[in-house]
Amino acid sequence: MAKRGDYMDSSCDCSNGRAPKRLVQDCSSYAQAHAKKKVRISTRTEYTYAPYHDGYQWRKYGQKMIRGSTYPRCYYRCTYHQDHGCPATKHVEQNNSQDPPLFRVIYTNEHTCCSTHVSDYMASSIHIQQIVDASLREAEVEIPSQLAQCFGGHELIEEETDAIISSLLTAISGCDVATSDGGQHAAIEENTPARMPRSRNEASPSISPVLLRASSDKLKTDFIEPLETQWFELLDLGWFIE
DNA sequence: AATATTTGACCAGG
DNA sequence: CCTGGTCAAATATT
Repeated sequence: MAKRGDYMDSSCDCSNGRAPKRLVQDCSSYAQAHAKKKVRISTRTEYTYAPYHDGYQWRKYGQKMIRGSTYPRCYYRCTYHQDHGCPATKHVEQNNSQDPPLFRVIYTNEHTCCSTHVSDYMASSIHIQQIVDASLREAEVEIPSQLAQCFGGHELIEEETDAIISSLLTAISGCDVATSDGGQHAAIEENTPARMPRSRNEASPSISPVLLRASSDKLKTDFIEPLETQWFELLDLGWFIE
């Protein structure tokens, strides 16, 4: 989203500790065009249990209570905003008080940086793991039988199978599912990776994205769709699927 | 010391 | 004037 101002000049007078803001008006063509509504800013909305692990690195720059909303809205921009001028931003807002809580994430602008987005393969694995996480939280389900139904009539390549099995084992082992506080007090702060070391964030996200798209975005891989659909149907979460 | 988050203030648009 | 989005000093963490 086009910003109204820009970082102030470092040479300005900051004598009282709080410098005057917006001394420099952003005169980029982008901002001007946006101001005149000539540029259509690309946005998309997703619903996810884990809004902070979407494969990109984000930096929080604000939080606001939104009128009529129970939960605050957090504002993030790409970590590489300054380095590479990446315009991508997102707003994260908790959508309900369920366990796990569902978040609405509004992405604005595409990444132009060389951010470390996870590969489709990784995303698929993460995606499945998250589905399992959510499933186990919702109800005690019999994983093997559910899985068998999910894959009925759908052939998987070896890598896909490995990814699924790996994800399921990780989830079933409880190391990820048990990371919450029991879910009694789900709040947006508890899901914020504040101070989370980057290495941990990249290596093994304990809470991974479930892409419950509100838009028409394509799934990352072909084999996810039947899996996702059947999981949510089986778990009586079909209302998630639009 | 470097980097990231918090949070109150600022600004523009409606 | 109200609201949402952003800034940036203060603060926390590594």
